[in-house]
Amino acid sequence: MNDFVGTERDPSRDAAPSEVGATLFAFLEAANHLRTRITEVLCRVGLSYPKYEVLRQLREAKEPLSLGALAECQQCARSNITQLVDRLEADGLVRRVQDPSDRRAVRAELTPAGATLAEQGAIQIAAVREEFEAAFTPAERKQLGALLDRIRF
Amino acid sequence: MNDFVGTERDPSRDAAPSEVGATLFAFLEAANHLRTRITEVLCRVGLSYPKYEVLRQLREAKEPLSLGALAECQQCARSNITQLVDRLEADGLVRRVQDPSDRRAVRAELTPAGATLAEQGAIQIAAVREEFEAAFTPAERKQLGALLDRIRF
DNA sequence: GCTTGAATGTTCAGGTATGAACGATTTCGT
DNA sequence: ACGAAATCGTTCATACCTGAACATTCAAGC
Repeated sequence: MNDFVGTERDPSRDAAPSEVGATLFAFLEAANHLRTRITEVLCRVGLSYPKYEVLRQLREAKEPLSLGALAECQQCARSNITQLVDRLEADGLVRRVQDPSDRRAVRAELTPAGATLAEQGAIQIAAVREEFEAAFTPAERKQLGALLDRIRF
Repeated sequence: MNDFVGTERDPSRDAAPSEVGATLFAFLEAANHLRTRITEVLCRVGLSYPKYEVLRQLREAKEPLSLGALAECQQCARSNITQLVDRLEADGLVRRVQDPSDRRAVRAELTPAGATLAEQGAIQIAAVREEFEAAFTPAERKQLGALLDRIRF
């Protein structure tokens, strides 16, 4: 038998010395939970969160977007978008098209299959958003919104 | 010039139809911000967040922990811990030791260098925690804590 | 005592992310 | 008009993470 462990959740992390209320780590764990939830529902339509985010971006833009623009919106490195679009292209959800006005630029365009899946993903995500919002009264949601704004320090 | 883009932040995501207050996405963005902040400060002592978390676990346990126990606490796959410990071992921060009572088990043990770095990391993290808490009044922290508890749906 | 089943850590393949280096192109200052 | 600087996407090395498959070891039941 294992005589030292504590295999469950470890309590020490959230117990800041003599303090009441939300901790940094409770916050991060809640976010983890939400991300997991999103991953679960997207999985039902065969998408990962990063892939869905790219499709959503393209769907909402209603026109092909340059990879650089995608990287900016996703707040990630350009090289990440290169690979993500590689995989999306391999899945047949996206096409790379040349930008006629800038020969450096490459744009990503939704294929019909991509557009369909983007929509199905959006439906799944909407369900999670409703779940999330249903957990709070309108007043609480407003409260939470205000608290979230404080976090940029 | 690029005639279609919107290279800044895209506003469409947070604008749920006819709704006030916090959205799912505002929440996730706030969490991203915090994670970035943590990554920044840990970087100053040469640690990543995942590496720090393992060191913290070992530091707090005050004895070698089996890789399985680490995986449970970090809530991650066992194979992840295997690789993380590989890297920590390569960095000289951790040692693999045999468990005398179970020949399957492997335990991770802090080296002196690992213990030192764990402590330096903890100092950095404490600073972020204080930053976070300073952003709220005690009442708000309590409020936030209550709201976070609602998130498990 | 064996056999079966569970648990442990590793390996492998693949997805997601970063930053540095690169070649191709565009832009800008002069 | 031309050279320097900025921008674009890709490639590469690396980190982090997962799930499936695997060999080894342990625990239980008969």
